[in-house]
Amino acid sequence: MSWTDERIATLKKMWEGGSTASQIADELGGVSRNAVIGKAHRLGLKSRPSPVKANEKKKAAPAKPKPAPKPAAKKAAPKPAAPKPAAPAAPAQPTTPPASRQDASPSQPMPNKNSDLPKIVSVGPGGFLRQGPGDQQAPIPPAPPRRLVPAKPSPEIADKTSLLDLSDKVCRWPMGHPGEPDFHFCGEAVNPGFPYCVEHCGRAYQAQLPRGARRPPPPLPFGGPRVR
DNA sequence: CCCTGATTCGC
DNA sequence: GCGAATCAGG
Repeated sequence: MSWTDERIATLKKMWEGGSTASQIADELGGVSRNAVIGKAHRLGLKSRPSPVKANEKKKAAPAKPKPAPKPAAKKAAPKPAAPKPAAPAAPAQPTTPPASRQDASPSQPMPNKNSDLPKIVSVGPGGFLRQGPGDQQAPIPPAPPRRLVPAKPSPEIADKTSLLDLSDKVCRWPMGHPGEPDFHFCGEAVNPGFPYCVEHCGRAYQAQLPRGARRPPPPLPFGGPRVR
């Protein structure tokens, strides 16, 4: 099974919607939970409340040698030892960031603790120049003069809210299962501040019962096993 | 045990 | 890029 655009879109929606990797994998079908997680990370979306990383300290991070004495897989492992060069512990000149190889990570704006440089210019992933906060220059993305015609994937869901119709204004509650011909979303006006309409908020936000005390199959989005 | 997500690493 | 194996916490 390959990651088509639709499957990726579904993955994103469900991941951001709070579905677990297992649920997503179940809905997509043909992929494992691990595949979903791996793909999600490769897509850049990560860091959702994970049981293993529940708490995070804001204090100064203690030295983490990262032992990771990971024995290679039980398959062929001709890898007795591959010591990685540890990062330099004490840079003598912390105030000399080479502007030519700035970190290109778009998700972590680097705090400018360097008062020497009038501005920071770095190169983004696509080769574009990243601007500082003060820089004013709006390369306004040209509005595509395209006229998209196919607004009707199929008559089946002609007047229903499809995955692509989702916005902050409409209820994202899924109706049916992704991949099925009539899969769509509620599309009602949202309960302000929530991703769902009032009715579905009532379904989405319920008091969490203790794990052992769950009786009715939770009518959560994408929740139950596929029913046909 | 079950669940969860994170990470690694051979493919 | 993909995902099974593995890790690690709840």
